[in-house]
Amino acid sequence: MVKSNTFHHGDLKRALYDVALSLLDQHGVSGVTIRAVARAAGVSHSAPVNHYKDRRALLTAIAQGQFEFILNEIETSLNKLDKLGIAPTEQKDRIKVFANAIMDFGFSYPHRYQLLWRADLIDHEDPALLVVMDKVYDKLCFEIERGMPDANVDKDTVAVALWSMAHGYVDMRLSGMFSPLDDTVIDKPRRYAMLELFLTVLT
Amino acid sequence: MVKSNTFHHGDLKRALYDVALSLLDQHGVSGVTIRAVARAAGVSHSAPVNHYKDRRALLTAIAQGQFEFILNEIETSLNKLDKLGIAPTEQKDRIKVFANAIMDFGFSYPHRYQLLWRADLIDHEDPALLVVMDKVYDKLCFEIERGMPDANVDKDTVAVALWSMAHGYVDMRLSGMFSPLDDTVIDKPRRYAMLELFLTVLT
DNA sequence: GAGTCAATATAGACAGCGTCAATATTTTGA
DNA sequence: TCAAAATATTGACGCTGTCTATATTGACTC
Repeated sequence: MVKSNTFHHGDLKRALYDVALSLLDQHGVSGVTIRAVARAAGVSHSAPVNHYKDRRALLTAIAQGQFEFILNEIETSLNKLDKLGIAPTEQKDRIKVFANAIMDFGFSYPHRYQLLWRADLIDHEDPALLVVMDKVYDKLCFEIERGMPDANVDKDTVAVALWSMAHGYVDMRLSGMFSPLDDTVIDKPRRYAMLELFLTVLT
Repeated sequence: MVKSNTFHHGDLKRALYDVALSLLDQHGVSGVTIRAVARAAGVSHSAPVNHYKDRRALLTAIAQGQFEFILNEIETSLNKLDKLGIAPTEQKDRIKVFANAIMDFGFSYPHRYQLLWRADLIDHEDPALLVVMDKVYDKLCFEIERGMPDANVDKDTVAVALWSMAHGYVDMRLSGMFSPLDDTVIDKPRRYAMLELFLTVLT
């Protein structure tokens, strides 16, 4: 279906998405301009409007795609634990999966991660985006519920607190806080210690 | 020293700062353009360059000012606790001061708060900015050290974890996550519960 | 006081941006 | 076959940050 040297591109919508993602990784979100994306895709600066009504729509689509990726990573990790036949006492590991998925993604794709929370650039009311974000949140609540069925703590509080800590840590480190970003020597043990610290509340 | 109707403004640097802060509160950081600030200050679009070398410098100065405000809030709250002659067992309250200062500021001045972490817009290497950020961090570490002198946990880990949680919660809520932003009915108890949850590790 | 120099402000230009309107081309389907 | 819909182009608008050249003012020296 993909054509070249024709007036019609063939699958421009997909091409725009891919090119935008590449520009995002290379130059950050400020490099993802409608015109730059169009240039890189080899079309005129007004061509994208037929597929994404404006810059916001394009960036929202990308954010949605990234959340789907994260959700998929989480499910993959949980499935691995399933196959290992994890003991109930190790339910903590299932909860760690969420924090680690967020942090791994954030440090692997810093510009993509930062885009996810830019309310001025993406539409957090977008139904498709809401669906996938809710899926992640609900999954986290489910695992917390399973991990502390009779603890005297509000499960939502634990979910919000854990996600907040994971997000906050990534976000602040990506802004240069705490230690240089390439300092994985510090990051790995600290992540481990932070999660252990947090999960002591689940005893 | 302030003059009007003259070629020289008198205290344009201060005026630019104030106007920029006002525009920031009203329209978010995208409303703080060099030209809009100049317009609102009643000078030409090129006048600001004499006082802030570019947009980044102006926004960095604002970020520094806000961190100084937050630091001041923290010190004020701690002093209040001092005068109450707080018991050692209530050292937790001194630690809560930091998280509450961050959250209070974030929800009171959402646009200012979001600016603080925009590495693409402000210069996190700026010496004056680094100084005030370090002051907050060091103060937090000091209080944690005081609160758990012989606990078997790394103090930096606790500091990073707490700040991460506070920042992450504000940042995500400002992006529309968890609940509508004006829902203080949910926020207050949740903040309280989150902090209590977190501080159980300090027993 | 006169003269000089730095500080400060202005005006104009440039390229880049998002978006809109008018137009052109291609595909689709009746 | 032919009209309508989808897709792409060109050009324009006002906005942006920043640069250069120019003008005005204030402060300091003689």
